[in-house]
Amino acid sequence: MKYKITKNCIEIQGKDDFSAKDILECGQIFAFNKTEKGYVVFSLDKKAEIVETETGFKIITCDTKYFENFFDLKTDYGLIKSRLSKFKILENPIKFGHGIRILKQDLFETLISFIVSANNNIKRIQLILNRLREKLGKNMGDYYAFPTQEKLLSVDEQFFKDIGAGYRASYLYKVVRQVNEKTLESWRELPTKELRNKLIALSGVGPKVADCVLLFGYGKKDVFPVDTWINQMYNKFYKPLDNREKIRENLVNEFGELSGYAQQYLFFSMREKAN
DNA sequence: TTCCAGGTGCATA
DNA sequence: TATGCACATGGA
Repeated sequence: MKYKITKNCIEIQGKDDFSAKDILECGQIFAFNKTEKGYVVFSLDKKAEIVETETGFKIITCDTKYFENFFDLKTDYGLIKSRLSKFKILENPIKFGHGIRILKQDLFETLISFIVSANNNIKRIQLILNRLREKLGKNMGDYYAFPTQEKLLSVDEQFFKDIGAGYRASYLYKVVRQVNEKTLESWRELPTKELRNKLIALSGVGPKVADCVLLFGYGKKDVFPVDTWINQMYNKFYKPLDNREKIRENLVNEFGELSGYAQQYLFFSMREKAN
């Protein structure tokens, strides 16, 4: 995919391998808004606007370098999709979500966000995370940054209940005391399995949340997060199983190093078609 | 009113 | 190791 970087803008040429809707609404991120012009996306204390043009997309931001990496622009998704096309089950999902790209998100923000996501719906996840930004994040003018760990350490469990986190409040209270960005960063070079075990040991992190952090934060593609939608998908298209761990194992065995990508196409098409 | 949402923690056997 | 249940909350 070709793109050009100018002062405050990344210009994406072509629409085959980039779509703001597909990227932001495929469930990997909660910090975005749909606007009249397109979308606004937030990561840490940064923001970017995405506008569709006749020939592609424009990403308007003060930090082009950050968002070039965030949107993983150097990766050839045409190649990934052609490698995935040998799987019959992905034929329609890839057509449907052709513009998906897996974001490279901040580790701590991804961890907190997906702990909130557990057994929750996307609307309410966004509601809770927005309140978290508004109450504890730095005021950036027309938006709030994601809170720093220092800020998150300054509040008690009741605070997380008050923003609507429900029973996840205690997970959040604990997890900000268990790890920080530095620790999470130091785990980057670990093999997937070992890293996964470290994540699962954290409060509020089970197999599913760990896989999401591995995929959307660490960029590990040999993981396949199994949630209710993937569970449904599996039992519709494969021999039904009631054990999510087995489902996960089977899917990782089938898609191997491309599991993470396959998961996103399948998740997005399952969820959108149900709506 | 009941069910469900990108599940996890904990007790029990 | 495996199974079953409780857990907040808001929208459909």
